[in-house]
Amino acid sequence: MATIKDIAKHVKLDISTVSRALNESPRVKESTKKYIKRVANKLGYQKNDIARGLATKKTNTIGLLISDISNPFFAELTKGVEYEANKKGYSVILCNSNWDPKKERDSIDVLKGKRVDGLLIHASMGLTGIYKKEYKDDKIPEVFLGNFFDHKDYDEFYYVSIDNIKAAHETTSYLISLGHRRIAHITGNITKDNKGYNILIDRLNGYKLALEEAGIKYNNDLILETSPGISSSCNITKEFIKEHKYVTAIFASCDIMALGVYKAIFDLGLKIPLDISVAGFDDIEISSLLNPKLTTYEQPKFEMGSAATKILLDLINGNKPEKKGLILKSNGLIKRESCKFLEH
Amino acid sequence: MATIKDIAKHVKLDISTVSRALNESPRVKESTKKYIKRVANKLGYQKNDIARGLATKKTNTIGLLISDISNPFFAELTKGVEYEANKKGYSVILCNSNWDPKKERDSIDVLKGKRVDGLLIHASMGLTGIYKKEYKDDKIPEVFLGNFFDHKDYDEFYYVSIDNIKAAHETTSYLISLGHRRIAHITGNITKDNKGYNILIDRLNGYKLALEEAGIKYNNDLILETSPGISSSCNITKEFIKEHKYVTAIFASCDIMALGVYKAIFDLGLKIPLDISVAGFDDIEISSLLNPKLTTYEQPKFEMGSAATKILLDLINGNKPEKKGLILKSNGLIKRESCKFLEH
DNA sequence: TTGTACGCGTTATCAC
DNA sequence: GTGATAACGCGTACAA
Repeated sequence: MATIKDIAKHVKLDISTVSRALNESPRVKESTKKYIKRVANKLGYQKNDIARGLATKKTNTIGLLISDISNPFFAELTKGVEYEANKKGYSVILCNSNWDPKKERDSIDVLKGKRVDGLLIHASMGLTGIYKKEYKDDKIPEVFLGNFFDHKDYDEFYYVSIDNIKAAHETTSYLISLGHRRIAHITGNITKDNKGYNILIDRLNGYKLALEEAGIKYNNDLILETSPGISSSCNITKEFIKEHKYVTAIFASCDIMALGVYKAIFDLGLKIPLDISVAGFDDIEISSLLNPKLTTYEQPKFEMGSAATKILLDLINGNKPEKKGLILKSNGLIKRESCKFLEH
Repeated sequence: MATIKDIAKHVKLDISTVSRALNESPRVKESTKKYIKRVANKLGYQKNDIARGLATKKTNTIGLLISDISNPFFAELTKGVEYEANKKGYSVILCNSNWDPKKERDSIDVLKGKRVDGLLIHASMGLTGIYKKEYKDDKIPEVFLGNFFDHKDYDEFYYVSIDNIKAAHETTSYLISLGHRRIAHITGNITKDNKGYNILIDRLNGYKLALEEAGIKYNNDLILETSPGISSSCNITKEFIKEHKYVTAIFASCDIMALGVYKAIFDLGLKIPLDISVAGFDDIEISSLLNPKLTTYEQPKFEMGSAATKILLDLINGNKPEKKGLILKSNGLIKRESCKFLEH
């Protein structure tokens, strides 16, 4: 593969001139620039970002650490990240932890080893605590996507999120306004695992708040915790419904879990919303294709990705935003068909 | 950030010894190895893959070029790629073309600039023709994911796929066996755009074959072409149904398009499968959650990704598989609820 | 078992 | 406007 040295030999100019020409330096004659480029082309020259990275200490690459690319929420978010990054000439290395704490931690090392210019992190439990101790010193710019360690860290890290408490509050209140009082909430393993699930904790708190306002006593038995996948959500919901027949509504902390709930209810021969109302969170594209269409709280997924990336690139280029946190606007609760008025 | 030079200074040994120790070279005393590693740890040393890459001409990174990460088919495939790559110590840089030919071409350059060790490509129209001319010479290992340029290239490139002709043939035949004769087929822009959609062409040919066997005349009006997204598929299907009321079944070339078809049919106030039967392709996870559950031809998505990656890593390490193409086994047609016997 | 010296392909800082 | 040369951080023959 041709290098600038090869080009230099061909055009009988110095390697440094070639470098400048290829980088559009103004301090090189237009004609020689053209000439050099033509030769470069002819030799099939391709820039070597590795060598350049070593010299400039920049890779024009950012790392994206998420939990599950199969979840359309993350897929959309990833698109937002890629869009914004590519627009500014950056590539993104994707790391999927698959909800595996060890993989999550390892990924950070891999990414740092590759000298990414910045990190975009949707943390799950893997990073809790440990992260802060280990990496606090040699910090590279990083922005968190909603989820990070602990609420205490809200003013220590950059992040992009929506107001999850408000969102869950609104959704739960809607269910209550329909007459529901026995409302279950299905969420991630927020108590079993470490912390690090602050967005889910926020949603749980929003749920609690709505209950409290309505004078409904919070019941811990109505909280289902499992990993955020369709089948795990389905299984736990099935068990749950069998033992808690009196529940009339289920609020899922993400649409993927709502899908599992749907499947569980169908499998048990029950009907949505006739027997049980279901509300979700995220508004992934297929939510409106389900039958019945899922009522869910929208998250600006693509925008979360692009906004976080924008901040990260600012950070990389030395521009610190005034506030650490960016709370995005949501389209709110999308009322569709999966929740109905509770008749007695 | 500490370098091996810093470590060398600390332990009062040569930088080369440090390098060897960190790379588990057998030619360095165990005790000094331990010592060096301890110091490295204390200094917070992190390996610099950029510098290493320059020295070794290896990046332990592969590039993955796909069309749309929002499509669960690609998400699953990506997971397979990541799984296999990570297992062997490779990272993957993801490039999403979003069906944009220009972006697709550009991505290849970016990836090569970053000196990835190999390329995994699900080509769409962007690479057709051009690709072969431009990059034929300085080839880096590459494996195609089902889709590539032209059927003529089948023995020129490495690829992993399923037998798409057989699959589409089987699916269409099933529809025919249910009594359907006016069967539409919705697919990508295979005639409008360039070639480069050989898997879709294969599926179309399987469809034609089945019709032919059944003595049904192929009708070009029943082929809908659009970009493989939910809303585009929905729109074109709506228009189509209005003008072709006599159609009793629609075979979609991927599940995402089947979703669009579902939406179109619902929006028109029709019922699946009562008014129109629908068959898909891929068997993405939500297919079985739809109401009615989608009948679809399964593709081993994760395995396609992992198998292709395995081949690519073999190629990278100098082991050429005997055959260029690997045809994976599928679980075949998953018969669910979206197709029914046609009554007269 | 450890040290020396060079190269990887580029950018950057001087000169001229 | 162009050239010479020293980095960048690491791996690796070749010596010792």
